[in-house]
Amino acid sequence: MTGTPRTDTGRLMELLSVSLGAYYGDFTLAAASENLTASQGKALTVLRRGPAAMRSLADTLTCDASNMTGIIDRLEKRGLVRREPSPSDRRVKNVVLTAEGERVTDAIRARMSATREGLERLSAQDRDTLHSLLERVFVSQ
Amino acid sequence: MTGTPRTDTGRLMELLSVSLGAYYGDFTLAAASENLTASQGKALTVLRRGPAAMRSLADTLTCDASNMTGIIDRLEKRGLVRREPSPSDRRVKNVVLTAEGERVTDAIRARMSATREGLERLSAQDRDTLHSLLERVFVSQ
DNA sequence: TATTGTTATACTCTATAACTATA
DNA sequence: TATAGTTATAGAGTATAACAATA
Repeated sequence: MTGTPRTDTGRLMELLSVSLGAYYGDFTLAAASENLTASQGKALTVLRRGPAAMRSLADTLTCDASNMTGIIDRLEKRGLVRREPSPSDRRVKNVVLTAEGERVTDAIRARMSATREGLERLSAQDRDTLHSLLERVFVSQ
Repeated sequence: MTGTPRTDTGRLMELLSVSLGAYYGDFTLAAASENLTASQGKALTVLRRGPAAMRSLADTLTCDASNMTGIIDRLEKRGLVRREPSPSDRRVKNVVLTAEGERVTDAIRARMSATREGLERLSAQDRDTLHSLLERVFVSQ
């Protein structure tokens, strides 16, 4: 962007920390607007991609399996998810979003206006570049 | 990066969610290696830039002021920070990192190897580009 | 024997409300 | 009156350890 590279890894990590804080704050606020905690919102977001076993959920959210019990308990009590026995392994319970759960999850994403507006300040090509860079840093190994 | 833009805002937000999740996981693990919670690590990171009043800390970490009391209590008990009375306003307490607090904070950052290695896969120019894009999305308004 | 999910426990985080000491 | 920080409280997240059911 400039002729002189001015971004050492330390400064970039600092900015990443600030960016994460902004994103996470936006997400937490959006979840709170549906009376959900950030952890509950994260679980719903993961389940929006499809059903998952308790253990798999815990792995994805990088928390202990015992935590998932309470989180899913509270979401189930509100009718946002339900537990279903796995047909192939009777130890396993699959967690599935209900229709109301899908609605709430989509509402959370729609409410993340700060992040959305930030992204929409970029041109289509810059969004493409950001996508590619993030993928190289955080996804590919 | 390609001639055809393929990155709509929704997909980019999804990738952002995954990327920041990876960063947060890396940070949480690094903090845990120093026997600190993520919130404690975040507070130290903010204080690494310089002293801050309790209220200002709560604002930066977007949590209620009453939470800071407990978080700073625990950090102070471990000798990582200390409270100092403000010279200009006797209601205010400034929180300052101790030398040990600085050491621990730097150790956390040094431990974030997954993120660091991800960033170091980029050329200096690509790091510059990523810096500029993140700043435009999350910092400038 | 190993794994899945749950329970019990203890500690931490979080917001709300009420309090004090300042301003 | 308003603000900075603390305390009390209750609900939620978190890891550890132990357990029953199943593989």
